[in-house]
Amino acid sequence: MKIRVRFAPSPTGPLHIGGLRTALFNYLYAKSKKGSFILRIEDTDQNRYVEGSENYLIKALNWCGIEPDEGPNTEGSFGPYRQSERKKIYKDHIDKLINLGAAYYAFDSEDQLKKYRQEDEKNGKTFLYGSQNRIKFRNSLTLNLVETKKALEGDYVVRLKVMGGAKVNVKDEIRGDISVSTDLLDDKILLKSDGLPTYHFANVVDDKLMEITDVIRGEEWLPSLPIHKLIYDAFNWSLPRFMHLPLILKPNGKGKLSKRDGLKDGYPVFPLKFKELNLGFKERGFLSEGMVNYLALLGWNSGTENEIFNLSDLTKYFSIKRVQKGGARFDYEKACWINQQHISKSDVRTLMEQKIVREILEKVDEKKRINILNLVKNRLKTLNDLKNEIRFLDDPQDYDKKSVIKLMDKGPVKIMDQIIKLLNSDIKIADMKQSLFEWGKNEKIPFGLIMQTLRLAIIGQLSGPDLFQICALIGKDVSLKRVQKFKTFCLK
RNA sequence: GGCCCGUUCGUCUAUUGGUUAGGACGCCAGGUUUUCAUCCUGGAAAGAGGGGUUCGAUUCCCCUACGGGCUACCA
Repeated sequence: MKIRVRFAPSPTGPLHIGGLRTALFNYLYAKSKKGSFILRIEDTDQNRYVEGSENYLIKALNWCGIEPDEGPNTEGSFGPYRQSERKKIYKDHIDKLINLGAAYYAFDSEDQLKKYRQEDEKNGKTFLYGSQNRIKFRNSLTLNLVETKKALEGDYVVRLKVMGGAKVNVKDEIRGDISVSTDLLDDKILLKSDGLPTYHFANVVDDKLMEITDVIRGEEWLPSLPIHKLIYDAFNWSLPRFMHLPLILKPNGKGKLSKRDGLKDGYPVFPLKFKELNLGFKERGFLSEGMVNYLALLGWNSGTENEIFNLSDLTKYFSIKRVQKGGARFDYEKACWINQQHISKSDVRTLMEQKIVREILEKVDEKKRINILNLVKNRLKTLNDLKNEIRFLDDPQDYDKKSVIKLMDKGPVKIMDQIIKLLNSDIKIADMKQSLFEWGKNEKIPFGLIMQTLRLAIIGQLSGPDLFQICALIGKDVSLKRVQKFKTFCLK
């Protein structure tokens, strides 16, 4: 049977990396088994709907190279792929369940339920609307036919009728068998009073109708797996396989990573910027391969010692057996390192296509762009670092004080005079290193000192890319000018 | 509180009864005739605790602790 998986986000804002990681694992699982990856929009909660989310979602997946085989924007024979467009389907299935006696109408108002809940809480109990106490409430099991018919004219919900006194056994492919008593299970609401289904119901119906073979989702769904199993059973449907992914945790502190954490600590938590929320990996200078690679490593490993993979490598190596059980803490430092590896491996021409790179190099002489990128690309953790790395193109505005003080007693002027002499001769920059090295040997001046002097003169600080390549890029004239300027600075 | 899931270096992880417990990020120290946020070499750094089972437990079982999730007419 052909593997079919789905990624089913809600359009409630930008996709955060936890969700994206779920999408990625679904995709990798499907593609590693030559299956289909389906995108389904779970927009059954109109209160939480955020304009632009769906568009964002598709753009984000696209940036990552995760292309749905079926979805709202991609033809497929199992549509519609937006739950809001499937109302009729849910209604039909609800009716079926009611006729089967597996579900019933309930008429208790939200406020009433809230009161019961609060009361129980006060007494240290857990409120449950289930097999033990459903006869205490207003529903089609307690009301007679006439009363029910009348009540149906107002607001109502449909609840699952959970049989008490039994055990539900479910299986998670990552965690193994789990068993729960039905006495602890809620008669979950399947259909809300607005006529739309809840997640639990829509999810099961759609997964069945869309012939989903494997459900891969976040661990937060594990507690409701028994409810889902009961719904499948009520329809007498066979179950797909289930795999619950460990959560992505905050870098420090407690709990799962949330949108707020990024805001607070200043690291990205979304693939792309969303409206005024500037917390996108892309905008922070990540290559999509870098982000995807890091995300894949959160809760999964290849079984080899390699950690650098692109999407197609990941597809090749992916195995659900190597998915971790425990939550993984988000580590921005490591994400940056992975990104650096990808940048460093990238062809400069590919790098040049990145918007950030184009913008930073906008004012740079076109002929020099490739050389500059080649010189600094393996130093970039993010593409935005390029801004700092190309500062050598401008004359230094000041000189690093500590370094200058250290240098002063060591006779920098004599060194600069020699450099100036060389720059005024017709020696090639490529040969200067050797020449200076030999001169230093004769004069008993350590080569390190020569280089420090030159570096301070050229870029004003002690760290940066290869000096002679910098000189070659800015040219002999500019180099000369900078050394002379530093010399007068030292003489003052 | 109840239910469920989890627990190997600071972090991500390898190991599926016998290993000097391996790798990666980060950190520290060296090296690459200069710099470096590159590269190379080296170093510090871990099986939550207690009981079992076993000739032998990080690995299997139980308890405790800790962490996390769920407990909505949200997903």
